[in-house]
Amino acid sequence: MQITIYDIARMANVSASTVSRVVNNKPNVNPKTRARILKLLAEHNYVPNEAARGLVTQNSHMIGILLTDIRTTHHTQGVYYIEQELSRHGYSCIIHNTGRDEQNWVHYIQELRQRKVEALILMGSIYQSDTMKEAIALYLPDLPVVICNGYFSAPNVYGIVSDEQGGVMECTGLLQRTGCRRPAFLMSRSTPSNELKKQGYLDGMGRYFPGLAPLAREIEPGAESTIAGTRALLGEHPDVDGIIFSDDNMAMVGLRALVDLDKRVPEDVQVIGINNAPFSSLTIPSLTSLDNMLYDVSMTAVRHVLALLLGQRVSKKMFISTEVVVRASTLPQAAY
Amino acid sequence: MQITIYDIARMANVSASTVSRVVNNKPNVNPKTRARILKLLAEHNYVPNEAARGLVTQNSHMIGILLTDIRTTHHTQGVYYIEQELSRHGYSCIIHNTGRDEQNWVHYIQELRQRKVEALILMGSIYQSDTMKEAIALYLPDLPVVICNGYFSAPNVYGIVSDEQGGVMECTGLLQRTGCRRPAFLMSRSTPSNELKKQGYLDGMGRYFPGLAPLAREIEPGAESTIAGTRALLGEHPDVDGIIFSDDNMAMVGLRALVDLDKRVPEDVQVIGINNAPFSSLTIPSLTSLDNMLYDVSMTAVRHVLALLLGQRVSKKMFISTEVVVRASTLPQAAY
DNA sequence: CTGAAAGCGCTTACAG
DNA sequence: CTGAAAGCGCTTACAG
Repeated sequence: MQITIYDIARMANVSASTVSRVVNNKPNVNPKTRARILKLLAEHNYVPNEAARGLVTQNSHMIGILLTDIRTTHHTQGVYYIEQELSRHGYSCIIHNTGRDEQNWVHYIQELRQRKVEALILMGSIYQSDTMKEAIALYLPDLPVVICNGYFSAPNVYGIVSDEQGGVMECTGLLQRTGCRRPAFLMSRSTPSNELKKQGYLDGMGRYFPGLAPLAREIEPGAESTIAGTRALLGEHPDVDGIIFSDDNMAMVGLRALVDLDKRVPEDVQVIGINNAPFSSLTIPSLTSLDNMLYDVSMTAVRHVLALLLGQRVSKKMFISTEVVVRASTLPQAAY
Repeated sequence: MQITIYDIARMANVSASTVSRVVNNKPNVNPKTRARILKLLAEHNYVPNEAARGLVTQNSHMIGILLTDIRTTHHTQGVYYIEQELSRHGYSCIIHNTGRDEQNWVHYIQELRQRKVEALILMGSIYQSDTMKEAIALYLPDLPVVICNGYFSAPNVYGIVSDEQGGVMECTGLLQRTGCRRPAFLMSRSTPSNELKKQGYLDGMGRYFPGLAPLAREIEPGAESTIAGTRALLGEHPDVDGIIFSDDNMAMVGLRALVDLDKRVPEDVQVIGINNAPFSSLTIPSLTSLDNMLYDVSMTAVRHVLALLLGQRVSKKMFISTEVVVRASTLPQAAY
């Protein structure tokens, strides 16, 4: 059915070994023989079978990537860079949407083991969990595993974490410098990352608004709930004049909610998002946002994976600093 | 290094054949033997090697998915549904960002053949091209190939196409019914899909604005160019009071450009986007958009793939009708 | 109900 | 420079 190395060997009157050498561009083949085989290979449109090859060489040239939901733009950005770079190095990516239910994760880990992926990349702090840690220990104990924006201690696990906590603290500082009197923090689901953001807000309150009680709330994910949460926040605390949302999507929805409440942004309420999403500059007004450097995190993740695959040692845990990108949803800062 | 069926066989004092039967849940195994093996399997945390298995069964349980850029939200939505459904049926997805340069596509097709994927899904009308057609004919001539929103004639190729042409014509009709006098069409890159949208606009002009010269322009992709294009359009044709953008991202940018020009939307200029992206309801004002039913297209694509894998016959080319979702960026329609 | 044997398509020492 | 042979980990008739 499919043309094999043996078919070519027969046609060229050589052994399969020789054909294999030619296919893999190895030395020790008579130039003329090589040329003849090469011609045959091309004519018959030969493509080696990776499964057979992997079986003997014990590698698959496949990398597993897990994320909760490929529709999350923020993660997709990272996956893009990762896939491009890996592809350039001859690796293919098996990408799975695992959802947020930890129970289903084990299934995917098993599947990746079954396929003999050579490394695993976990996109998102949510995988910084005991379930995942156990699954890795059980099924992939000696595979390079790199977590983007998360970490847990295991011999084969590496983490690249962006300093969102420090970043959100800086956002709070920005609000203080722009004259905000009562900054609040609105977050969705409690992931390790979001907990850090919250902590950053609390740190910032302690540092830049000493004496003022922090106002941090967790709301259900989704646009409706964000709108309701924003309304509720301003209803109960009409003095709130600055809101940090735990991501840009929420902030964009928040912008809408505020307009609907007849609040001017940034004059009445300043707004800050997180992620520095591509649309941040397109909202009206454009959105001040904490850039958590996903590009750097992702590129570092690939480099780590590639290095580990070559048997090199890399840092187990790495921090990447973040940066506030100031746009029109916050007021100008007073000069120092 | 890895535990194999032979290791288990030795421990259980049976042959590898028997272990294989147990692993694959096949009949003709003594219940007691089965139980003993099952226990061993679990204890040793056995997971079969897919490559070896695939080598003999001649299947890989992998499906290839090609898209130009995984960061394109519109396509990601579809990939999400597809991956979920395929995963549910025991298939894993190899996803590649091929870029828009046709020259690189062949490489990916070869790679997928090398991995013996069992089917191929192409996301986006851009793959409706001769390059792709030739690559498929050469390397994957007998694999089910399904194109989302595109089609070309080949024995093994199936297309699911959303009726964007008719949809855009309807958008033009909507503009007519909302009192628009001079509707324009702004498109980015010329893909087959965008050409159809343009044709839909031209059809609509002929039908709903007979005698009025169509005003369709192609601009470079990217926010800057969309802003410039919108400004130029209104600069040269100040009477334009309605714009259909070829996608929601452009429309969102257009909204910004119009605000910056001191144009009110929809009072001065009505705006319509395409895709019905999740953020359509979040922009200010919310965006009237043509829903091209990507969910339906994607789900149909998976069903086709699954059916074809079972050897069933499915329609070679399928049309899916589209629907205009009216929001606040267009004026209310006059009652009939 | 069970096992020996062949074979999937390839690579890799080893011997010549 | 070349080939015969073994083996990667599994499945599947076939014979018992």
